[in-house]
Amino acid sequence: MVSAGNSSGRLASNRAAAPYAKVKQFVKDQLAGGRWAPGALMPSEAELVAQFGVSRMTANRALRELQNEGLVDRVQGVGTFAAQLHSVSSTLTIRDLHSEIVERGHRHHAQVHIAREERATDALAQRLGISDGATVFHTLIVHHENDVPLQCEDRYVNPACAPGYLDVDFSRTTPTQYLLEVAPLWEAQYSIEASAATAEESRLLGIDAGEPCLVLVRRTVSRGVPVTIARMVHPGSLYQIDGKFKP
Amino acid sequence: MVSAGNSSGRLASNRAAAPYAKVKQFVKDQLAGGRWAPGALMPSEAELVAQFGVSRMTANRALRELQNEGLVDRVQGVGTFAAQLHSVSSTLTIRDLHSEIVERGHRHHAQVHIAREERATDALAQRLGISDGATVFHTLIVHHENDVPLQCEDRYVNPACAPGYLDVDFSRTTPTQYLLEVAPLWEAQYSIEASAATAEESRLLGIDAGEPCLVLVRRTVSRGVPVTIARMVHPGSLYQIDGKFKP
DNA sequence: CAGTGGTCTAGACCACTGA
DNA sequence: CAGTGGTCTAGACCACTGA
Repeated sequence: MVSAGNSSGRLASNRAAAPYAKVKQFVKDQLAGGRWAPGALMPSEAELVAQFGVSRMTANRALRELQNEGLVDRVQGVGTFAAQLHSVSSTLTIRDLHSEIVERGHRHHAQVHIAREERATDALAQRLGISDGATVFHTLIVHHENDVPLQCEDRYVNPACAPGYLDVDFSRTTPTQYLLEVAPLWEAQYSIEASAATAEESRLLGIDAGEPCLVLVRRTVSRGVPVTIARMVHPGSLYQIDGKFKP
Repeated sequence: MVSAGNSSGRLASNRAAAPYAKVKQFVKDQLAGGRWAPGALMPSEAELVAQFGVSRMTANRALRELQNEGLVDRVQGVGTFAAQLHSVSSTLTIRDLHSEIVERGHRHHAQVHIAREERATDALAQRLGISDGATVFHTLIVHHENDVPLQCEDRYVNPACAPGYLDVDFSRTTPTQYLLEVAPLWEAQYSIEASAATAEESRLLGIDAGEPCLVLVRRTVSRGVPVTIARMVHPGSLYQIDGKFKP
């Protein structure tokens, strides 16, 4: 399962909250209570300084963090305003499937159908930033949760980024885990869509052809070099992405 | 279309970058260049102070912001470490469909099929936090992009939060727009799944029954009070959610 | 011009960690 | 114990805005 959420709250500790945190929470509570309509002028740093007896840097940090969280808009020379909240945002985290399954207390099992070198098609070579007809690594793995097929992972890897990719034992390590080690700090583009299972996918996932599937396509780039493109297909009846948004 | 992304870069301005921003960018570049393996010890604040000739507060802000972005882990009494990047995150923004369509330069048109009061079922009453058998507002609207049906929006609204809901002209204002005005600053839970179009959905969307659809279910809460539950069904062939992640 | 936010400094006290 | 990060302060200079 893909989990999402945003980390807003500080750790609850026995120590007294820091002054900047108190100011921030105060403003946040008032905001949540409707004290200021969206777009309304809020207290200036100077007012918070007077009200809480803190230094300006402390008031500034409180408001700056609220700005980073999208709760207020600040304009130099003008003031701080309650944000409009035109949109609902959430941090979406795409995690390693193995960890997800294990965290649920379930068994994960990967079945490797393909793990080999191939010549890249032109389209693929372009998306992976390699030359036409060059070699790519290709794996096709079906992941099971408690022996139920949950994800069919069709992945291409740029050999320059992970030369040892095909030597990995994918019944013990997922491609995601391995690639995160080899190529840390990456960018990713993804898309989420619904589409019908192809004949092959339906066979691998043990569902009927044409059944609705949730498909995640992800392309990752590490230090400017494309690393991998993966297409992850899940039976619509078994997999959903959950998330929440909380200011 | 749902768009996603994260705002990492500062506005490019003609003014010189602030010292904290320089330090931050320097560390970020080194991190991206692989200077420190995940988990490796990074420069302390004191070292950055010496290296850049800035005050500790300035170095602290740079590292603190990198920590908030998930790029480094800091442990009091120990040091600053390159983050493991176990997961790939992205800000997912669920926007108002009308704005999305208009931004693409296309025409939006909404067809209202249902807009009435109903008695809530028990399950619905519970999810909306109202008493059993109480009245709810129900709308069923199909949104078109350039006259192609794109979304079937089945929505229930807590009358206490939006008494004037049924008076809105939904051919001119979307429920999302209206509710954001009436009930600002809210929490939301959502799920994204793939499922087959029901008979009614297929009729409303002009697709075959059983076709894969991308379904978004969203429940929103304003100031602790449940406001609305919406189920938005999109033909899988027309709609996908795109996003990117960039540290 | 007064008021606003953006940022920096030099110093401070503290809690925490590991040798 | 020395080194680390967490935080605060009192003051400063600046850019920007709108009256």
